[in-house]
Amino acid sequence: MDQYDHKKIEKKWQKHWEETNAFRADDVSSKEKNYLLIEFPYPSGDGLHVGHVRSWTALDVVARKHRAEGKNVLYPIGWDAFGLPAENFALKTGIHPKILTKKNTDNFKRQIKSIGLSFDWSREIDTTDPAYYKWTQWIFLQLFKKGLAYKAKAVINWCPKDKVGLANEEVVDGECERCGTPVEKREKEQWMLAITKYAQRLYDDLETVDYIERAKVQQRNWIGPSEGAEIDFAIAGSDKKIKVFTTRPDTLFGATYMVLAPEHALVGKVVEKLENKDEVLGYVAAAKNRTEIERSAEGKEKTGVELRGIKAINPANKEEIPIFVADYVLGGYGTGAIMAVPAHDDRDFAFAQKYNIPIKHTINPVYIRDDVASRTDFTPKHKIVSVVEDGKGNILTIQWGPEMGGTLFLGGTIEEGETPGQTALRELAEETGYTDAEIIEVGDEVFDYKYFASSKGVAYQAFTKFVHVKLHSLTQQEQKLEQNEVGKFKVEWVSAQQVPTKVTEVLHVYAFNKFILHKPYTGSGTLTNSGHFNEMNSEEAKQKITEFVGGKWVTTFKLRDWVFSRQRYWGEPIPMIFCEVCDKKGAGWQPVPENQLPVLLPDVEQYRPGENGESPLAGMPEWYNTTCPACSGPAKRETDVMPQWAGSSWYYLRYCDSQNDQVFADPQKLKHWTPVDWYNGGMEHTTLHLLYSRFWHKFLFDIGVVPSSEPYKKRTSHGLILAEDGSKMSKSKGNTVSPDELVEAFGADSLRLYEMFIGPFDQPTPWNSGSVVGVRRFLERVWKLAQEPLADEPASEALEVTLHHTIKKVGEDVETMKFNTAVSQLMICLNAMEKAGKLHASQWKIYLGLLAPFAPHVASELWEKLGFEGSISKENWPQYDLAKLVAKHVLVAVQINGKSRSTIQLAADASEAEALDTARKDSGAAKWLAGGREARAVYVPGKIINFVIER
RNA sequence: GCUGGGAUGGCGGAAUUGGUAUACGCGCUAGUCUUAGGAACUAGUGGGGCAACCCGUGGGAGUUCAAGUCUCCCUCCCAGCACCA
Repeated sequence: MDQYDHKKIEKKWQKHWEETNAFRADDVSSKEKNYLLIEFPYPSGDGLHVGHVRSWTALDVVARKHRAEGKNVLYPIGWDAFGLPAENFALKTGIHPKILTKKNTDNFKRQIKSIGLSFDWSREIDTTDPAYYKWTQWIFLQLFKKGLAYKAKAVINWCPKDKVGLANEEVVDGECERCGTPVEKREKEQWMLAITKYAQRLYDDLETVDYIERAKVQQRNWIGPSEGAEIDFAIAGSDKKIKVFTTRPDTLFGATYMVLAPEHALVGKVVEKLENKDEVLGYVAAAKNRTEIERSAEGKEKTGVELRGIKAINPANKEEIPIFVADYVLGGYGTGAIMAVPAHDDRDFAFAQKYNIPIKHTINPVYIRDDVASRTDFTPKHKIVSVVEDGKGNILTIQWGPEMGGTLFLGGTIEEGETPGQTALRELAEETGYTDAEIIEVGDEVFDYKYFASSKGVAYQAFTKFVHVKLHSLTQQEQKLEQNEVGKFKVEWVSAQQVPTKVTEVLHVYAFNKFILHKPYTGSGTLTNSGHFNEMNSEEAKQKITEFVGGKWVTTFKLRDWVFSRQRYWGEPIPMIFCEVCDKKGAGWQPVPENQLPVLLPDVEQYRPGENGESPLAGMPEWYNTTCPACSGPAKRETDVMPQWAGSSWYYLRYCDSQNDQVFADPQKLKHWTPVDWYNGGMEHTTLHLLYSRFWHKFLFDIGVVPSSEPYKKRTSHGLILAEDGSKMSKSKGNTVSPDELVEAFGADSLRLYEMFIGPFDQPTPWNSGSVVGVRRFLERVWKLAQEPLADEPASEALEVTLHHTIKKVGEDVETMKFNTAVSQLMICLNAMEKAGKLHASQWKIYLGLLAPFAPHVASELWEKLGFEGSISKENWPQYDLAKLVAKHVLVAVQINGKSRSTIQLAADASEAEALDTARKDSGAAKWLAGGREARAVYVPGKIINFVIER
């Protein structure tokens, strides 16, 4: 008998596939096209990672299945080869990144081929190849021509170690994503791409694509639209205005100050007039120098400085209000300025308290309890809720029974002629006997609380005031309780920490938040202190007040424009030329004419960026000195290069026509292949690569060079493979697993099968080296069984059912990426085949067809050994026969009172009467049925019988 | 804090969407072949109990003939975002 020799057969079939161009996609074909895409790798020196294998094998299984189903599959591969590691290596060793890249891609290629991935190598691309980046540069020029690429002095995130400007997306927790150094702020002239112009479409069109929900949520979050009003605040005695963005124009009457971000342009314009010029300039400078880390290390403590000498005018009530500069307002969001409403915003409240700014209440809370939602017949009443403190951190509570609302603070009805404070003191004395008390505060607000008093059968609208009381001593008189109150409650002092666990009623929670936690009310409600808008609800007032002050309803986004310059070497040169002569005419930046593309990246001697952060190219006058395309005078090339995200923003388009030197891809081929049908990749690329490439694609669609408005129809994501202890795999921890060793020891098929079996595809799973053995054993058993002589007769009914069920299950599982259960089903099926004895050729044909996408080498070898016609990888996906899915006999569980007691064998089409009858006679069940009365019997055909027995 | 996703044997994980919980694999136990070994083979393997049986899907209530699955409350874990006005 032949031994299963994975090395021999894997080498044989890999050679065969290469020689026959087995996986080449056809640009012209009558077959249904199917474009499957994985994220092309950065060819790092570490080589292939088991994470790559998981993602790529998954789509390889899909690709192989789809080919077997007769589709024209495009499954390409290439290299995202620009980037920092190769450049840092060059810095250390002086070896050109090109050389390192070649070495690494060769290694990757060898590894990829060794695991039998069915890529179409004829379309291989490399972002660092001038024939490729020519078109990256071309796309940049189109962006420039449409005004979407512009140079601007921008405050950028600067990594002092890598000496490179970073996009917002590359800053993680205030640190450089790559090296972990705290990021600084720097002002620099940068090329920017106006992705914000596409924010709305990038947001809205997520509706039209089939992305894993997590990815959609993350992108929505990142784009971050927010609806609100833009409102102008005039500066008193000046024609200057400050535009603010607010989502709460309904609280405009409560705006008692304004805040500008330190970066706000107005600060510089008015600073000379200020009484405290030096203080303001000092604050602004300090804010700029602070790193993100320092800012968050300072906690949420807010700082700021008033601009003394100028005032703004609240456009709603014409009151003069102070203007502050404070870094809790962000320069890059909204208009960089806010109106501050301390009564109804947490941050403004904290700031106003610190700087003694008036707090003006303008929203009365409203709450309608569910039990009166549909009623209109309310009896008005005036109440108070009072929080009584003993000055030692304890709060007075009244413990009622659950029907009275459980644990509450003191409350009561305001009687004729009483102030809320008097009511509070009276109720305190009556219910608890305490008399030595003082009113600290009576809240301005009136809480409109609608509820149903079941004891009285009345729906009340309780206008509730809030009183804060301090008890000086426990001096007590006798309680004066009403008849119905006697013995119904207990007075208890509760520590402030414990209150939230006991007091849950809306009004009382509100009182606690207000007086003890000092939280402002930030919800909606009814307007007050707001002129003729009083009594209007928040939603209506938002529109009406915006109109009243001449504001505009707008949507703002968190998304910022994309900082596109890198002061580095190993990237695509930005194809722009600066001419000082033309600059005087307002057109200093000139695009390199398209017929001069690509602008080649020259070889340099020195890879280190300059101390001021300029690109190494800035040290090469022989390269950057050139002539102006507009006036032919002397001019200089841009020496910054593009970020790594450039080449990957459109690579899937190049695969359609990777050799074309006339256009970036032939429109006919683009039409044939795009959009990508299925794109699998990591979650870490959701807000970077995925969003950027959607942006570029939409732009290319707008200028008419691609036929669809979205690049990817479907996006899925694989879970990370963790180390055996559940921690992250990393080279530095030395807990990585090498695909090479696994291929050597167990074979590519075992590696592929194991990674598909390891766990649910979209979830992180720890690696388990022991489990690889399991799938290897499985393949050994397949191999061994295939050496047995074949049967002449078609096999037993039971096995046919299992086989056809397996066809159905594996097919469905592959499409829904439940690879783990697909493999499991293949194992179950093999178990059944081993038990069945001799197998018929047709059964092997089915089984190998199903196994082939997962373990293509073994399946191909056995297919050939068994003498089957044609290629297993082409058009041999088995079809299941619905008739064969239905077994003639089924096993039905018998339950007594919901507990499984026995199983019985029934004909699949057994009637209810037959089934129940059989069950009653079953020895296992009979014992439980005896001595009781059968109250009910439930029969679910093919599944279960349940007898309800009363005793 | 907000948003999204989770919690099932010793481990990775199944469960036809309300119908025999723990499929499949690992590990473990016993045995077989073997000088030996296991990446070999066979059988067993949720917990408790001598047994009949009982208990079991993070915790607590509920709906149902029947709940891992549905409803409500709670606890914990993971991921993303976070001074976003």
